[in-house]
Amino acid sequence: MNTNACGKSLSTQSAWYVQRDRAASNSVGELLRLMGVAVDDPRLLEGIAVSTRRVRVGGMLFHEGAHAQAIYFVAVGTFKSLHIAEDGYEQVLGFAGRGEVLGYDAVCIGLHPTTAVALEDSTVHSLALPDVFTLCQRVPALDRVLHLTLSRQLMHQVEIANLMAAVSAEVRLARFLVQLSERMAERGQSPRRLLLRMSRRDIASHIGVAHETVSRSFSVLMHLGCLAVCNREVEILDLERLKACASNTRGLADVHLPHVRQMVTARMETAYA
Amino acid sequence: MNTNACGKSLSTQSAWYVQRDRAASNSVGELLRLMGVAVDDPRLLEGIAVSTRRVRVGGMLFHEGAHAQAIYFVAVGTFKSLHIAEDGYEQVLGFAGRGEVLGYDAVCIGLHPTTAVALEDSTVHSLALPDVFTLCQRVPALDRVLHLTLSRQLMHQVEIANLMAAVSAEVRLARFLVQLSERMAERGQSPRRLLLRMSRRDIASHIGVAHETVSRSFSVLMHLGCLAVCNREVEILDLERLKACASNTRGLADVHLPHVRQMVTARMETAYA
DNA sequence: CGATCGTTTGACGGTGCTCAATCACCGTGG
DNA sequence: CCACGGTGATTGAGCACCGTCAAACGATCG
Repeated sequence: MNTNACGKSLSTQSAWYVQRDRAASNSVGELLRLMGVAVDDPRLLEGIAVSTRRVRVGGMLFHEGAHAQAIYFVAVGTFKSLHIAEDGYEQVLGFAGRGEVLGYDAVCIGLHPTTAVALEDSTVHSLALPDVFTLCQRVPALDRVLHLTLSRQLMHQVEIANLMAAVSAEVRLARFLVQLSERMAERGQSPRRLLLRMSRRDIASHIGVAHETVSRSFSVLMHLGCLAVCNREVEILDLERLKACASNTRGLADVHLPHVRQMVTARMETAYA
Repeated sequence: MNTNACGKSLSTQSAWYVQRDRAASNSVGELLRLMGVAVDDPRLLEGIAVSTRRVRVGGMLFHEGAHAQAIYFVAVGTFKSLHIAEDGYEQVLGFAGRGEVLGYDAVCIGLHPTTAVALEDSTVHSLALPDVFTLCQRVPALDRVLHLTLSRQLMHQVEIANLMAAVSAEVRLARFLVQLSERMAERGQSPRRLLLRMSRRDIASHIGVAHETVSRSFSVLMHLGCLAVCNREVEILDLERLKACASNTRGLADVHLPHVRQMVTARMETAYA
């Protein structure tokens, strides 16, 4: 029942200590199983070292500007990837869960352009950079999986732009929730009951609004009948209507706003009655 | 009174001719030269067909949802890549010039998730999808170049987010211009004199504001002394100050806004005097 | 039980989106 | 040659939306 485990994440963290190498036992098999790749001949995996690493909530998997040493496959947990501006503003770029790859954007230049922070206690399998191409050449299936993941990362561009291009805050939040729901569905989990691993502030940064506005937008979508919200538990009550909100380019004025106005106004009136 | 004194400097280019047929000759050599890759043994290139294709201004290189057949290396000209929402809204994701690769985001799923449109008469070298991995395996240098480009595409995520996350429209435009200037510098061209290939509406879509706001923001940056703007010709007069504007997370209120207010107000007053 | 952080809601002021008018530029066709 | 319509760019006026500041509440943890 600890939905909100992120108490004092960074302070209790004794320098994001890592439980290394139980990976003395090589976990390359776990990695392949995680990614749904079968290997006929075990000898193909000789010389390939995959270490398993735990990251506590609030801990950093890697830091912006750091030298890239491996790519990471999320086995358990959730991460946020972010970019820190000169003035310290945290721009959240996206969230990664089980089966997704982190740190690939550092493969080519050797430096991490982004930071990855765990949103809950998480586990990753890390594949050292020099082994990436070796393993991919030996296991074409993994190569294909990697390229699929990479393509998905490139399509995140479209998603990010679509998130932040919407003029209305409610539309942005609705699109974010629809994206989240679809990713849950892809992963075989319920697309209606979402357990948000990230704070309102993280969502706010990701969709480009103030965190208070996120709260307000949640309220509006609730009073529209789209959602039931309880802290970080979100239930999608009316996916149709939520998608209708999400697909509005120019705010949700066209269809729903009169209705919303009535409901919000009514709510405000009752609050003052 | 008039800032638009530059007249018809662009109109002299009106005469141009189409030469489509020369693509019969294989241009794999041109492609490698374009990307700065040297090949020792010409026999490595046997069986690899690279065709050259011209796209007129406004023409589509490929369309969203279309079956992917090749990846494209821009040799001459500029393209915008965009995503079309259900209601027809054009979300501009980015711009690609000489040496950049288009269509790579379709490699994995086989379908183009975006559309590419030429902003001027342009030329690309197209490498058929089945040949991509073949050529990359034979020419590791090209493979490296491709991965570099891919990494750059992934970093566009950060750039897009930074563009659209800024609260102030002027800051967004300033960041866009700084990005453009840096890309010009990378390409060895003058980072101070920019010739914008895209319309105000394209810029507006890319940075997530209304196109009228783009005009207004140009005016503000002009009156700040950062820029000299004449239609699509932009000269960066004070790069320091422009970067200062671009690095403001919370609008440019902190340092410059009082000054701007004065200048804008003064301008408005003189206009009505 | 107090402290701290996350979340929600309110009030106000400013920014930018919408609608609109004007101007400059361009290609067309009288 | 000029008149004409079309497009892109700029500027203005009005108002809705959201960012900021502020306060109150709830949750978690020491």
